[in-house]
Amino acid sequence: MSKALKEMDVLRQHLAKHQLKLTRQRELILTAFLRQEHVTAETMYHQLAKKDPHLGLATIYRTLNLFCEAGIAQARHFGTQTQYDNISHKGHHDHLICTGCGTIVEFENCEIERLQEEVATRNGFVIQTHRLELYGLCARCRH
Amino acid sequence: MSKALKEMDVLRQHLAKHQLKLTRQRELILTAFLRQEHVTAETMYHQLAKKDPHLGLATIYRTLNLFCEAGIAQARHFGTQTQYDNISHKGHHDHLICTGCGTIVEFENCEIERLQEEVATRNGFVIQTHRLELYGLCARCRH
DNA sequence: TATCCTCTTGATACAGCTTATCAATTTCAA
DNA sequence: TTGAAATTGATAAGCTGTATCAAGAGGATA
Repeated sequence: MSKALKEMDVLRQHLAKHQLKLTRQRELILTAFLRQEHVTAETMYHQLAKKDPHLGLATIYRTLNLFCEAGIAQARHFGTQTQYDNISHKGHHDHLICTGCGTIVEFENCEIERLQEEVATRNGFVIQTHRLELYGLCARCRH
Repeated sequence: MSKALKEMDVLRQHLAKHQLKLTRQRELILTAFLRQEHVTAETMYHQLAKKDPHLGLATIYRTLNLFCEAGIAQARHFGTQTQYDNISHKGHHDHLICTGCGTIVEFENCEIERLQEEVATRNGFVIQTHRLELYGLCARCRH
């Protein structure tokens, strides 16, 4: 659990730097958050209802946004919802999606990743994460 | 303006295929849409208010979604809003998005495109369109 | 070109997700 | 322990996008 401790430390530092406080709720939410790759506020709300039935949805939104500011989480808008990704689980999840049958094929390509870094650097960015989706027709759907 | 004519034809075909009708509003919205790379329903609403003060926001949403189904547009969720991208300008414009300030930098990279094709081919896919977004911090937000 | 069935529109109510508000509570430095 | 400042929980409000529905427009047919 050294990873969890490390993240907790990142949070502590961020809080100290901004005159914020470490509350029971923030600890609880961080612990649960670190166990998962990505969550929505709603899913955490239900998960944590067992541990603390009075934990409010607004607190979860506030706290997840706080994690984003602290660099522990990253928000991504997926459809109508916001997904909060655990930065430490940065995996390569690229997708080929068939517009005919909906099949999703996962792939990774180091060369593409390298070129992405190159583009980012050229524009003064440091990449935290990315999203690459290729839409098309699979072999079967073309016939 | 042969491109505009071509897109209009794509729309006409889609409408015919699905027993839909070509209305004054759909022509108006398509014409305005083709002049831009990406729009939101709200921006089009204001742009078109001059040409047709009675054009409803719901009609714009419906029509932009129709364009997506016809393959002329592609919807993407940026922040809390939905952006509708002009597909004919697509393939040339991927996005670098700053998670700090929201700045969006467009870029194109033929080599990445080529590698995407390669991945698709290897998996038996033929790409119709794609989405590539790099999320990170811009130079200013890192300080 | 007149007819008629169907699709579309505009206005607005509604729904889903997220943020703002505020009194009560908790944190933590002194 | 105390007290100023931050946080919480409950909920109202805000924002984007969709559903509803009566009135209007398209277009195939004759």
